[in-house]
This record gives sequence, C-alpha cells and structure tokens, in this order.
Amino acid sequence: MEVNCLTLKDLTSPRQPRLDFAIEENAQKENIFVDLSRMAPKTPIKNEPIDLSKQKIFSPERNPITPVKPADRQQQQAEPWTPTANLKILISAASPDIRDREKKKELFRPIENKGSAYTDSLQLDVVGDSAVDRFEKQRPSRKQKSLGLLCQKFLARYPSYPLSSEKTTISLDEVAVSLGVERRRIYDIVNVLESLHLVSRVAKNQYGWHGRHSLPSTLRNLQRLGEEHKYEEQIAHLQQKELDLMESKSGEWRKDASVDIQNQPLLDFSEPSYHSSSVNSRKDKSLRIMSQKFVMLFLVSKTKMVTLDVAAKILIEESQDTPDQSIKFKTKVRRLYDIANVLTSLALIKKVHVTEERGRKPAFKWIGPVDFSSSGEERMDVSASVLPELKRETYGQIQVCAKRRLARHGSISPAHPSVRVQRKGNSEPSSPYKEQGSGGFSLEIGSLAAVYRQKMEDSAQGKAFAGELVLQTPSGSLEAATTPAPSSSADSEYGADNPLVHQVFSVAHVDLQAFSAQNNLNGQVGIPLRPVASEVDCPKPALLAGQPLVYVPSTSLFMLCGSLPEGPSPGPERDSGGSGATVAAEPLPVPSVQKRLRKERRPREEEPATKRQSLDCEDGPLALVMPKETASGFTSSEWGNPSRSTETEKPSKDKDSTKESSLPQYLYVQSPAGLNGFSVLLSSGQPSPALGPSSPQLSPISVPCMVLPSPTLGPFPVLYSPTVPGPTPSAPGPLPSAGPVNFSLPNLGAATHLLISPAAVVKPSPSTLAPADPQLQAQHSLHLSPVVSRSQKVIQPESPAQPVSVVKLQQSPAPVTPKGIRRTHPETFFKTPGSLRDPDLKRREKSQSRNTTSAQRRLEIPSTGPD
DNA sequence: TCTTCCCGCCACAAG
DNA sequence: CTTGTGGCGGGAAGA
Repeated sequence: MEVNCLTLKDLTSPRQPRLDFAIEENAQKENIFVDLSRMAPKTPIKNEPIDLSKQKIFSPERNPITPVKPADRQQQQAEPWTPTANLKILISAASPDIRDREKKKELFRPIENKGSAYTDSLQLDVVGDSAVDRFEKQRPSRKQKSLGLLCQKFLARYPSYPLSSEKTTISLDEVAVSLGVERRRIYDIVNVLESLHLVSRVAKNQYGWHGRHSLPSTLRNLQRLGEEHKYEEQIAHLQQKELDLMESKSGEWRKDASVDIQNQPLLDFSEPSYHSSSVNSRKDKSLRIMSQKFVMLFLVSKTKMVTLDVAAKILIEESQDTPDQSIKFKTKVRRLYDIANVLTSLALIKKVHVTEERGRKPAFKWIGPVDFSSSGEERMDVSASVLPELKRETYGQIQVCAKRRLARHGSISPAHPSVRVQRKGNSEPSSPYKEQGSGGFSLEIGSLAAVYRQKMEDSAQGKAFAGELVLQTPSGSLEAATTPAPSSSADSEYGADNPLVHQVFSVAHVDLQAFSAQNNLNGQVGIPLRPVASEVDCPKPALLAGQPLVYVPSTSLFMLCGSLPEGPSPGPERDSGGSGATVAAEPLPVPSVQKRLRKERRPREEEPATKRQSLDCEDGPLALVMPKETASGFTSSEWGNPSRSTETEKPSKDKDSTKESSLPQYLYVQSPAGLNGFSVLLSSGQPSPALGPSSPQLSPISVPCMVLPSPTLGPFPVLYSPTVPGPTPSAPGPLPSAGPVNFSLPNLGAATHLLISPAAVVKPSPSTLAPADPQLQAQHSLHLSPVVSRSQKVIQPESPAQPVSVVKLQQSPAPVTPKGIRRTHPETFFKTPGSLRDPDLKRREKSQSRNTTSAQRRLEIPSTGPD
C-alpha cells in the first residue's frame, strides 16, 4: 500500500523531484516498484525484486511518460533507477567513504546477479506488454529473494579458505548495495556467520572475513558446549514425549528435559563480560546465540537431525521469559528458518522432513563435518576429507546436464539398469567415517542441486540452465538422476542403520558409507539412490547408487568423481604432476541416454543464446580445468586430510582401490560473466575424441556436464590431473605443461573454447604432496568464481586464446604449485582464523571488536582450539 | 490450510 | 541526535 501510494504520488506530482524521492524510498525498502519504463536501461537490476504486478498500476502512465534516454539519466545521478543504485545513492549521501568506493566500483557484475535478464529487458525504451510479460516471468520469486540465496551470494564474494595473508574486510554497506538488499538482511547473514566464526565484527559496519578455517574447531567447541548443556538429552526427551505431553501439559517436558540448563549461561565460551554485562536485554536473544545453539543441537544429536519444533522449544525454554508460548514459538521458528537458511548455504545442514505419526515435520539434517571433535587436531573440513572417499568409493560419473527444469522428473530415460561397479579394491568399505555412523559424512548432491537449482531459477529467465543430475555409468550409460524410479530399495538399504534415515534420506543424500558399502556388496549399481523425494523440499537430482558422488559441502563446495572404466586410459598415467591438460582429449561418451539428454538440453541451451550476448558467454566456457586424474595422485592420502596427512583412516586401501579404475574426470569450465555465475563441469571421464582440440565430433555432442553456480565451487578443492598421458614431473614449479589447451566445443558455441590452463592446475604429487592441500587448492579454486569475476577481467569467450587460470588466483600471488600449497597448508588450514593470519593482529582485532562492540558481540567461541 | 520466511517497523545501542 | 543493530511479528508467497 505504502509503496503504491508513493508511486502514485509521484505519478501525479512533478515528475523529477518527486520521483526521485519516491524511488529512494523504495530503494530503501528494497522494493523496486518503480516504473520500469522509467528506469535507466543500462542499470542492471540485479536480483532485486521487481513487483510487476504492482507496476501494472502504472501502466497507463508508462507510455505517456517519455522515457528518458540513458544519456540523460546519467547526467542526473548514477542511475537511481535500480534498487542497488538507489541504495548506493543513499549510502553515498551518508557516507563519503562509501561514495568514493562506490564510484570506483562498477555497478554490479551481472554475473552475480540474475539481473542480466532484466538488464536486457530494460534495454527496451518502451516496455511493451510482451516485455511486461517477460518481467512477469522474471520477477523474482520469494525464493529468489530468500535469505539462503542471498547468503550464497554473500559467501560467493569471499574465499572459503582465505590465505592467511589475505585479509578481507566486509563492509556491510557495500555488501548490501552490491547484493541489492537492505542492510537488515545482511545482518541476519552476518550474525549467523559470526556465530560460527566465519566472520567477526571489526568495527562499526565492518566485519572481517575469516573463512572456514576455524570451522572445525568452532564446531567442536559448540559440540562440547552442546554436550554440556545436555542438549542431546533434551532433544531425545522432547522427541519422545513431545507428542503426548505437548498437548496436555505443555510445560512438562521442559522440567524434565531441561536440566536446569536454562539457568546456565547460554554460551559459556562467550566472553566473561558477556554474562556480567547487564545487557541481557534483547541482545541476549541474539541471533548469534540462537544460531550457535541450533548448531549445537545438531552436533550433539545422534541422528544429526533436528526438527524445527524441537529446536524452537529448546530455544524458547532457554530464553525463560516465555509468557506466550505460542507466539514465542512462532517467532522462534521464524528465526530458526533464517538461521537454517544461512547454515544451509554453508552446506552445514539441509532441509528434510521427518515423518511421524503426527505427520511431516520440518527438520534439518546436519551434513557438515562431524568428526571435528576427534581428539587432537581438527579434521579438515568435510570438503577436503571427503575427497578421498569419493575417489575410493565412487565410480562412474555424475553429470549434470543443463536442463531447464531441474525439477522435472524422468526427462531422461531410466534405462541402464545396473551397472557394474568398477571398483576392484577391497570389498571393505574402508571409510574413515565409518565410525561416524549414519551421522557421518554424507554426500550431498541435494544441496548442490538446490543451490544450483536456485541459481538456475534465478537466471532462468536469464536462461541459465536448470540442471539435472545425470549419472554416467562406467560404461557410459547415463541415467537421469531425477528419474522417478524404483528407489525404495535405496532407502531401505542406506537407511538401514539409521531409522531416521529413511525419512530423511533424500535422493541426493547418500550416506557415504552406505554408499561405499553398497558398492562393495553389490558390485553393482542398480540401485538408484532415489529419492525419497517427498522428504526433500525441492526436487533434486537423484544419485544413482554406485555412481560417482558429488559432494557439495557448501555453497561452494563441490566435487565430482568419475571412473574410467573401459575407457582407454583408466588409471594409466599416474604421474602425478602432469599438468598438461588432456582431459579434453578423452572422448566423451555419448550414450543413447545422453543423446536423449541432449535433445532435451539443447533447446534450453539454445534458447538463451538467442538474445543476450551474455548467453554467448554462457555457451562459451571460459576457463576450465580438471580432467580426469590419476588414481594415485589423488588418493586419499593426498586428498585426505592435510593436517593429518595419510594418517587418515586407511590409506593403503584407498590407493589400491583407486588405482584400479576410478579416476575423477571432469572438466571445469569457469563461467564467464555471461554464465550468470555458473560453472560448467564437463565430464571427461570417457575417452572422447570429440574433446580433442579439433575434434568435430563434439558437435552435437551432449557433453555431459555439470553446470554449477560458480559460487558453488568456492571452497571446493580443485582437482587437476593431466589428462595427457605423460608423466609430468611433480616438480613444484609452475605448472609445466604447456599453455592453455584450446578445445573447441561445437555445441558450446562457435567461438567457444575450453581453455585448460596449467596454471590453474594443482597437480598432485603422489606421495610428496601427500596431504594434498585440498584446502589450499580450495582456496584457490575458491576464488575462482568470485575472483575471476571480480578482480580478474572477465575473460570473454571471444578471446579463447587467453589462458584462464583457474587456480591461480589473486589471492595467491605465488604460483600454485603443490609445494607451495603444501607449505602453507599445514600451518594454516586448521588454524583458527586468528592464527591463520597474523595471530596477534587477529587477536587484536578480535579484542578490539569486542571492546568496541556490544556485549552480545562478545559471545565468541573459543575458536582456537586445543582445550 | 499450513509452512516458510520476506519485509521493514521500531526499540535499543553506539557514536 | 544520528546511525548502526537487530528483535520481532505481520502477512503474503508457496506448497
């Protein structure tokens, strides 16, 4: 209403002045109910919500109003027509500093925003009905404006594992402007991140980015606290009695379960002053604390799953003053959703549903690392630790084919029933996480898919792809992961050890162990890890049992493994250092299924290409990388956790099995700006002549690929292995292999080229590299998306010859060599943020922030660790 | 209808 | 007083 009024006013009042005012206000409110026709065409709107329905109100005015030419507008102000622009203006007015900064910055990278489509649309001088319709379609949905998505964007801006030397400061204003949202939303994100020590407040409006380095220790601390608080008992108790007691005596459970923990300081680990401070007002309810508690619940939970109601109750309970339970509960739940969104973006949890007699209940399952509690040093983040597993346990390839409607099922034939598992290794699943129980690491494709899907949807209009996960069997056959097929078996099997799993298990969610076990036991992959679809909110791609796993730890973590079964060069060259990229050299299998896939995919892919040039970019991958790799190279020992090198669980075994046949094969194509932040993973698993530099065969080829939001690759360690047979010295030096290999993929677009940049490669050196530095690599790869888009000039597809360095990121000045990486890694990886950088400095910073901030900010978790 | 959760008002804290 | 934070809950999109 208000908005409308404002706009109406400006419609009737002197245009200029009034309009400006109105617009600014709108900007503040984050709503862009500005007549699009009056918007400066050139300003990318980004993801800002444009409520077209409301805009229609102005339709009458639309035409009458003479659209101002871009040039004219520019004179006025830097296009106050977009929310972000407006915000900027507002901010600028208030803050000279920001103003300067902003001036230097270009508007926004279209890549980061799904606004590209808007931009294009806005190009129209006159918005016709058709255009309106288009807008209508592109109008950001509630989902697109979700905190989760926003968080992803936020995270995409920073490296998950920043180098110690790198110090990133986050300006809330900038971020808000950049992401096109109001600051309030950023607070929500930052608060949660802060609770996990991913960031810390440095000063007013300023936060320091730490990354995930200390996440393990933080989680460990939280877990400990959770145990101290006896959350586990509470959870159990609630889960048990909740049903019966809830109705009758609502207070009952509380007494029983909560062992007067409510009186305990919520965060013991927080600063002492925290308690003493009389500031136990609203701040005590800080989202941060809630977030920490929420995480604690997961950490202490055996099932690693927590239902919202239970979490809410526990939280309510602790916040004593609870007069009105119902309202309280509702509010709490809302807050929990906020937190959950952020945690989900961090790939720490994922949404699931628990089905009880009472019906379905929303819940979240922890999918983040769980073994950080192990004595001694912390384990590396899942991202890194899972890799070895993947290699060992996985075979085949997973591919995500560009698809417009990810959600659709069965678009691809389910054929190819069972596939043999190539693995020859021991039959014993030597999963290090075994003892973790079902709560152990799991491979989460779902979250990726979700993220991915969102991305897709975001840019859907812009036309990104929507994706579908497709598994490629060793033999090259593909199966649509999303195919709704017989999947009950999967559930039962995988969920055997966990009663809850059945309910929670989602298509994409595969317990690693179960998975590996499955492989071992059956040696076959006939079981489509199918979804218990209903469990998951959004349709997700299914993972086929025995298939390669994709691990998507965080918004940014992503992994692909594949096997080279019959492929010509299975585990041949295991030189480690090979950096030459031959990935492409391998012919891609184009199974029948794939063909089908191709059919479907094609239309979509082409569609985009129609108008925007950005599309071109889309089709033309920018950079790329990761080919299949040698078995030994990435064996667990190396990928395993760096901190504890090979000491990981069962190295030997891993190697054996891996050597055999599984080789991760993929091609990572950094997304160009036009890709809307998507990166493409091409499967190079099977020999594919087509990929050859000049192979025409590629043409219509449906290259198995995975399109991911760049941000998704963030923390993900980039693997690289020389495709080209030919041992390469594992010399630390700059990647030996020659310059960029240029591949042209017909289907990708005429001018498209895949560049393989040696520089981007992190080659694993067999034993030397040992604890490979997934992190390190991750650090680098991490930057890929953000960095590339941000600081590096975006490489246009047009300039294929330009070597794109994937790994080489701005943050790492030095060439990324295994050695270099390794060197830094051990020391930095598991350290807390503070230690990572200048410890003292960090500390100072911290203390400073603490001193300068309110009490609530002091709830720092001793991120460091050894207790 | 129920679940999610965006949005932004407004209180409180900091400067 | 102004600006920064962020609690809170209405209400609407989405399922």
